[in-house]
Amino acid sequence: MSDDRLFGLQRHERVMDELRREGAVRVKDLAELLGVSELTVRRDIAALAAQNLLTKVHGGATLPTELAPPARRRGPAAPRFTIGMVVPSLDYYWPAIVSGARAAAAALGVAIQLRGSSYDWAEDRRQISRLIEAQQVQGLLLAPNLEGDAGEMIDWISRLPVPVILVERQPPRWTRTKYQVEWVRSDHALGVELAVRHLHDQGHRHLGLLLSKGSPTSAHLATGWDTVCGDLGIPAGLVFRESVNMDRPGHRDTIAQVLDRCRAAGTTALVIHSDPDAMAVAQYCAEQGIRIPEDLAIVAYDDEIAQLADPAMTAVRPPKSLVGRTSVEQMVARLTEGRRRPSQRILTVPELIIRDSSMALR
Amino acid sequence: MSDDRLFGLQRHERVMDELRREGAVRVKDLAELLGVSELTVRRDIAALAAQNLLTKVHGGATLPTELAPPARRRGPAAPRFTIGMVVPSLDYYWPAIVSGARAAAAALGVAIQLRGSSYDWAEDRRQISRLIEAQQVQGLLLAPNLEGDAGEMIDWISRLPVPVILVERQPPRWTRTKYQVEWVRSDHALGVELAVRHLHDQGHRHLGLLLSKGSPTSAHLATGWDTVCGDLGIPAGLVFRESVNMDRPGHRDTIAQVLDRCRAAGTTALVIHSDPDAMAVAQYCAEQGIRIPEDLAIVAYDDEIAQLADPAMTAVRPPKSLVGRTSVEQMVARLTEGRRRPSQRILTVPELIIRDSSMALR
DNA sequence: TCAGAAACATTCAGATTCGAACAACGGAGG
DNA sequence: CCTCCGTTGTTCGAATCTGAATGTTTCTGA
Repeated sequence: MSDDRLFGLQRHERVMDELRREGAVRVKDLAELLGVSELTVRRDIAALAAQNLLTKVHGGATLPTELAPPARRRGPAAPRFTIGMVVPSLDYYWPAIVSGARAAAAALGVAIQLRGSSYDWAEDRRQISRLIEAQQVQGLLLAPNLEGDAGEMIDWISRLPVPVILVERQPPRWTRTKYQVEWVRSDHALGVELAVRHLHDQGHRHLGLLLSKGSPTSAHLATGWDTVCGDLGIPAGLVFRESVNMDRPGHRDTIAQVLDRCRAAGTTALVIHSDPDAMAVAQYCAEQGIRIPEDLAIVAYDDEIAQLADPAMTAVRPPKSLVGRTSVEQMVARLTEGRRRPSQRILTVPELIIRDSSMALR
Repeated sequence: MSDDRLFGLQRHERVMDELRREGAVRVKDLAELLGVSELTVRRDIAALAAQNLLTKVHGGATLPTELAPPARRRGPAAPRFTIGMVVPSLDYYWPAIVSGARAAAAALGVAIQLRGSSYDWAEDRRQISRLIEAQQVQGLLLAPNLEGDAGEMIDWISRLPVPVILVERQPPRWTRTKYQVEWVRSDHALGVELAVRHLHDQGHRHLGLLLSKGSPTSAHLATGWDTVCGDLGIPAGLVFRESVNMDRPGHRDTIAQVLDRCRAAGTTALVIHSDPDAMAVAQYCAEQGIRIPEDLAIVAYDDEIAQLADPAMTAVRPPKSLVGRTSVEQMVARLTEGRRRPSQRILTVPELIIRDSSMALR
């Protein structure tokens, strides 16, 4: 390595780490620890103090405290709004959305209260209720589970005392409420269409679709599948609804069955919902000597880890960051303009990232 | 290998790989590692940072972190765009959209070049071509006639050298072009649904729909009609496609025929596309002694002049101003962020303005 | 209360990095 | 085959980061 110095931002993180661990840090110690001059450490501390992440004291810094003398803040005024955000997962798919939302929030000067939930409606309600009861949020970005009695859940949501925007969810077309629910979501049907048309361009005529069982997006994927297969005049019958994620017991058997049926149907290409499932299939294929893409072309859906596969997998990438950002922008518009503003529903178009797993047939 | 350079996308992935492995990357190292210039690496990093996949720091990049100071607003680099706008009419429906667009343009500091056209595709092309040739506009808001060969028109439009957003128009779901066409439109299908459900709430069970022949929105209205009648379990068969505008010769005869068929079918309520047509029907009813709303309830569609009728007419009001405004905002985002921004499609929800012509039955 | 030591703020300079403008190249599509 | 468009590279002035020097403030203990 040409240089083992750290970037300013990394130093900031180390400072915060040290601070959280020790409760207080000294400039001199940090300078030695980080291998920079004391002046630099002071500058770091000043920058962090400006963000209220710590409190500057003579000789070092401590965790933020209200007791400290009111640092004269010259930054922009306090956040205009606080927006609650409840997402069903904090480790797959959603981090990109959250990060887009945070970026937009920072740009617009609003705060976000993030809550992780699960893909379970009871947990969703509990998290939402807590946010409401704390009386801290003026608006909510939600991605609730709408399986089961969607109407009832939507009714409950639309009776909440603050405006709500659904993220990556679409409620029934019409709701009893006076103000139609707003939503922002990726156009997954179009995403599948992009994938299928790409495979069709590559010469594939017998395709299969493997849907992640129980995922809220499955319905959209299936819709897009039927539409595009109809338009292209190719058989649309080979649709599986199985989770073949590696952490499922017996996932290898399931994959074997799927591949058997593909072989029987002369299928040469698969669209697989969720990268990890596609990974699992690819891995099984490698073990069985099924070559990708020669024997079976694969397009993954989500593009979370598709580039890590070998061969790198072609994938449909929903515009997650833009979805998060747009959600926040819509919410700010709603909060600023009030009920007068008519509702909007926004679809964002996914992108097809072409890699190696869908190479043209010879 | 004749060329070991990678495509931009592959480079992005290598950057992310390296980043995940090391936690931070240095521009200089990456440039050497990837065999490209530092500037290229910087551009890659900027692109990835725009997707919030990493945080840009002086000298390189780190994994995304919240500690980063909010990206400082680029100076008053006033992006003075000029946006061309071609609308099919300057005296009905469109003035409200244009005025919303103008308001947004003023707020965003951009200029609008407005051109009136007609509901005719040849005239549309002529106006668009002129705007392009003048080299004055950086983007176009269009509402072309898409009847007839829509695909051909869309192809032509998407080959224009500037970004295009369709206003109150929806092209076929998928287009051959690399970048899917963007649009902003009112959800007229939902508008009809609001009207029908309102009439249903008032006790009406036999409804009719009178569509303005040749209007581009008719298709959406018919779709919404079929859907909602199906959901409510009421007959959806009584749909007329006739223009009964007062300036049509013989419009009275047409109205008489429509009303005859309504009487025969036991219809007690009509949804009429376009206010002027609804006015004409209401006037004819007044002359014939058909009482509104006792004998026939009417909901007009468009809400341009519905409040002037006697009795004042209930009407569906598409959110015209917001459509215009959103179009401009989307265009400015597109021009500011370039092609990297994924396409969006926006539906805005109409509002039902309840007046006297749809009063409850006794 | 005062002196000395430590910590801090400010200024300046050097090195590095950044980004805009323009040129060159190569692929995609007509 | 050609043109157009997007990508990449080069140059150069501007911006940023870092640390040394220097003067000022704060802390500590007698």
